[in-house]
Amino acid sequence: MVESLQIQLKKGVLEMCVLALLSKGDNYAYDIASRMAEAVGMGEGTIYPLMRRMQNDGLVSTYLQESGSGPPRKYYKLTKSGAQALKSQISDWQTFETAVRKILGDVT
Amino acid sequence: MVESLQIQLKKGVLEMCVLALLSKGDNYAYDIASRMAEAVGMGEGTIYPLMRRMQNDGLVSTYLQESGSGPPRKYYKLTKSGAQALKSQISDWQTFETAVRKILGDVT
DNA sequence: AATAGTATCTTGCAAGACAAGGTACCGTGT
DNA sequence: ACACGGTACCTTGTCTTGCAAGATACTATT
Repeated sequence: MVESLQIQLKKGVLEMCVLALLSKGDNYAYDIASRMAEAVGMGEGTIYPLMRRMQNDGLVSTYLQESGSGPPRKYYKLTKSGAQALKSQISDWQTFETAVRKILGDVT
Repeated sequence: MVESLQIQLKKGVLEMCVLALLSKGDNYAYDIASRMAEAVGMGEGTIYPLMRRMQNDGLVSTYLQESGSGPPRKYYKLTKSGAQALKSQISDWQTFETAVRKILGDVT
């Protein structure tokens, strides 16, 4: 285990989940937030800064599309770099998960 | 999933791991930090504030013991409240882990 | 005496999750 | 016409917290 917890937890899990969702198809922030809210309780206020960060990091690109219900949606699309990051983060996550399971050990 | 990510990640994993270690026997911060550093890359500067927090929350109690090598060690011992918290946090962790696995889905 | 290891703790910083609020567009009901 | 609720975007301020770096102090070895 080389990386610090920061990478595993702080920069990590949310971004990884969003990348995973996008890997199944382009999507817009509001919908991503809804899914994540249901799954892991993430608030809507969290997603927009996160998406901007990911765009700055070159993990996603965006395009606008009219929706007919409300303002136009800003769709996010995984870049090659994003797909690569996803793979790497999944690997990190699994390593971390294994380490935690080992610490919990027979307490579980 | 009711609780926010805050509980799952921020307040969560490190504290849970420390509680799990203590559930296998009293220990002192320096040794806990060493084990955690090896397992999940946690820095030493993280453990002392964390232990204080946990003591304030009534999850652990402390006692001093001479060591013969260096300053006396401050041992931490799980309280009943701490043991309860551990159980609850493990349950939360497993819920979270499952949710993440579901999001990752067949990407993995 | 000097170094290295053990063990305690503090300080300052940066990242980020979230609540709360703001804007704006659309359709439905009154 | 108007209010409302839903969709969808985004910003601001606060609070937590993980971490690097350093301070302290005791013991044993060189």
